[in-house]
Amino acid sequence: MQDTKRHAYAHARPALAVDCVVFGFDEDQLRVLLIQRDLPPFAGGWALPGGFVRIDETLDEAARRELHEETGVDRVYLEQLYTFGGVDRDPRERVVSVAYYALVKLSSHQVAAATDARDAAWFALDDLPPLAFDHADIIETAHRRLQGKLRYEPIGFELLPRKFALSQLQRLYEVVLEQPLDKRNFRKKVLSMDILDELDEVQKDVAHRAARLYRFDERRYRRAKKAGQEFQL
Amino acid sequence: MQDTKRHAYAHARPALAVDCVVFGFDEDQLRVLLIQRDLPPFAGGWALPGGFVRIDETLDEAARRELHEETGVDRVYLEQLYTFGGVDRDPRERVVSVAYYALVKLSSHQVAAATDARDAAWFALDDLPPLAFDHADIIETAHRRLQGKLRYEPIGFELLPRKFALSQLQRLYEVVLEQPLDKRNFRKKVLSMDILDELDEVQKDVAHRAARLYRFDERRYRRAKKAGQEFQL
DNA sequence: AAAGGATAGTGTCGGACAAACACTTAGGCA
DNA sequence: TGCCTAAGTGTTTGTCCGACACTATCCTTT
Repeated sequence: MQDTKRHAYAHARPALAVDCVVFGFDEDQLRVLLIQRDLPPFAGGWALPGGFVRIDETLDEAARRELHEETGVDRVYLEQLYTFGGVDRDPRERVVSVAYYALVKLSSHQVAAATDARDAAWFALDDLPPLAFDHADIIETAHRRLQGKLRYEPIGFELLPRKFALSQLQRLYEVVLEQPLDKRNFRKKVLSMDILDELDEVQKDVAHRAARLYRFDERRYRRAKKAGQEFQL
Repeated sequence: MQDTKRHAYAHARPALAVDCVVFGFDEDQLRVLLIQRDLPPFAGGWALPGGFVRIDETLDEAARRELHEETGVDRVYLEQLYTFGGVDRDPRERVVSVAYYALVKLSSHQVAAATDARDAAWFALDDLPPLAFDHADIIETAHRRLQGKLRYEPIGFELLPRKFALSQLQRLYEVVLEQPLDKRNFRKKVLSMDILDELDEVQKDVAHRAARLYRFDERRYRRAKKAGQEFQL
């Protein structure tokens, strides 16, 4: 409840920001998109893209706007993660931050778009630079959330090219979940979900037998989900 | 990232509040604790307990403080739920609210404590009065989260007396998950988790065969969880 | 004291799904 | 032509989940 009495007082208000943990998948590494700060505090240090919430935009809008402004990234899977409200997160003043995580297809042109705007760069999740504020905590929380989500919802496709081989998908799962998976069981499981289109196309420019390509069929997925189907592992 | 440049500008800031969805379990109903507003907007209407975040307290602290001030409820299971940032949530001004959900043991004296402070009352989840702001949305989100959480973490005990019968626990699961469960399978499953102490005590004042009482053993639970044990259903 | 009512408490079987496991095929490259 | 690398493919075994019905205990009523 927002109490009208206390509304009358002009209490000091925490500032409200959004921060985005942008995940990308690069062959066999999970990466995070960071930007380099040019001003104190943490000048020269790396931080998550983000910024203050404007008075006339929703939180989701703020997250997408900042993401676009600071990294050029656009039209991605985006979901609210957690709100970080530690009193001393920011040394200047009280800032509460609503954290989001995003999944992008590194294969698209987005890498280029990302790297020209400001000083943005992809870092391997297991080899991050020192981070500003509590952004290391936020990334850790995002990683755990991604692991949990991936186990029971097929969002892995958001990190792959539109057309992909099953082995790519498996590598993605192995990297994110940090555990090896059995090839035959994995294929059996994924194909049995019946949400992939088998294409009449195979990989190009590989130095070995080319793998068949598949495409995620979002329509079928939605229908199956509505019908109560599960998508574990 | 909190951008220092924009810090210089005195942008209009959204106000920041917390709201709490407090769940209680009453024999065979899931209930929510609401308070009655005495001032506009929505004067006389019902709303979630909550209020503005102070400049020197964390979000968790704010949630616990408001909960205590407005309902007398104290020392409960509390977890952040989601942050609601719709632009027109509050007709007076822009207010972003970090929602929490809490689980309380109705059996404790907390009911009494809750009902004396202000006009607080328990409502059955499936028979709520008209609610202020977007609080109906928040409660719905909290309910779904509770369902999801209960499926794979043993938090049901937070809603029951310290000593309880297995049938009570089962009814709780049935009510929250909105599906009937098989008695024998349920007992088998719960007991196999090995996180309950079987007490040398039975129910009193029941008009039929008295059931054996159990107690949740949090130490054992933590140890088992650390060892990687699952707690599904 | 007996009968009835209500809930407690208990075990088995069958089917489905998950986990373990190895060889053959295809294509590029030396 | 041979080799290297990854693709692709089934079966078996065990475990866990779900379905299912009767007896025991205690209190209440007559």
